Amino acid sequence: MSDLKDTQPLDRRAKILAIATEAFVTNGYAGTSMADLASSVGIQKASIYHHFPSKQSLFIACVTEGYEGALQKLEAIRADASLSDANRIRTAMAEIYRVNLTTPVGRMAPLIAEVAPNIPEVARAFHGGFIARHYALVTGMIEDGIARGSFTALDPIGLRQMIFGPIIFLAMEREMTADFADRDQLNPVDHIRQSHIDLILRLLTSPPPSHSTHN
Amino acid sequence: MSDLKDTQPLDRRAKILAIATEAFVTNGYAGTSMADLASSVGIQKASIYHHFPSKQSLFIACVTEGYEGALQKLEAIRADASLSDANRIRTAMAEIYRVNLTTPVGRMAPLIAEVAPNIPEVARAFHGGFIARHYALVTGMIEDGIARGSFTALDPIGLRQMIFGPIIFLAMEREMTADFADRDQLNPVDHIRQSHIDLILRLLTSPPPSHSTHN
DNA sequence: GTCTATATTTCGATAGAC
DNA sequence: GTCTATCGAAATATAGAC
Repeated sequence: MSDLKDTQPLDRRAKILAIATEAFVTNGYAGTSMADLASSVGIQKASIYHHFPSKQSLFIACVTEGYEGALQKLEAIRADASLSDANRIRTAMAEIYRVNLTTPVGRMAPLIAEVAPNIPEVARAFHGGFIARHYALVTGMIEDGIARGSFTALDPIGLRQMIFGPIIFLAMEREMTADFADRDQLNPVDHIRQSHIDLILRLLTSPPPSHSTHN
Repeated sequence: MSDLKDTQPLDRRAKILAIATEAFVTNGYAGTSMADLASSVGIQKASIYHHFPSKQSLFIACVTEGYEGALQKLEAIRADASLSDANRIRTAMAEIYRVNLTTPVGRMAPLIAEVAPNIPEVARAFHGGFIARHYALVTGMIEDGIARGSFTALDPIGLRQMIFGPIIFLAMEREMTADFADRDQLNPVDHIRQSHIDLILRLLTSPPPSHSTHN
């Protein structure tokens, strides 16, 4: 058996990752020091370097392991044949809201933008492994609905931007106003989510453009 | 007259501000060093401290002076009685796209979020002086159109988020993919802007909810 | 695997000559 | 108003004991 001091090394690594991810998305990459991280974890600075060879490698691990599994529910929603096309969009949007407002991965976009000039590979990984796959899933749901006649044929790229943009922006605004006393009045999260989903569904099920009636 | 060495001090200050703003929005607050700034400006580090007493004061000047005047065109659009309600929204959205994609102020939101825990007053100033006033202008245009019968009565808060969210998110994505070879294919700016504006107008002029016909 | 101690660099900021 | 030179603090990272 292992020594007494060898207390769950996997948990230790996971704890470092979790605390580092939260610190990175809150204070930025350059704004997060290894000393602060060590203090938050409750260990010494040098101990972090036993689990991760450098600050940059720790950061890359936070990002790439951070979005692992974030797409699983969305993929299940996409494949769920029991949902109507409209309810599939509603359920998917609610899931995107949940991930982006309750997990750090939703606040990673500005973080990636900050480090992109110095660590270009992490920008590529995040875009290909997280953003692009989200786009493909949602665009696929929309195009399926259009093909089945459930939705009006509207531009999927514009729709995609109108689905993700307000959510990411809301997560950023929440971060920006984190210490405002009137934070919830400035950005009523539940109200915005419901209204946003309703308006997207309204768009998708609105009558086709009038000039197409002569086809 | 002034000395030869006294070469346009106002231009020097403005040059520091412009270069610092670009550096801050690109690399973040903590990721921008005074030495890098001085090198970019072409002066010595100590010379910056003649114009700004500290890095923090320089940053605050970048933010507060950065959004000065960004609202003037939008206010003129709001007051332009020669525009139809629909064209006012179209013109206003095009202006918001222009400001957010071609000036640094559009990339300030993530930057403010980064420094908000340490410099809360700048978050307040940015929200009150830039974001809230943008919201008020656009929401006013929408409510005017609803009152005149040009637009369907839809939730202005949800609409506001669907107007600004995709634009700010697009600016962030452009930053994140700045060195991607396929950047313009991933985010076709002109296409997204046109599609986004069209879809917002489509929402605003769509027929009212069917269940309201029995009123 | 975690610690103490330290090497080395870079940071923001200042002093003082010109 | 800009410069050279430098300070003290804080950064990343390493060495080596246990």
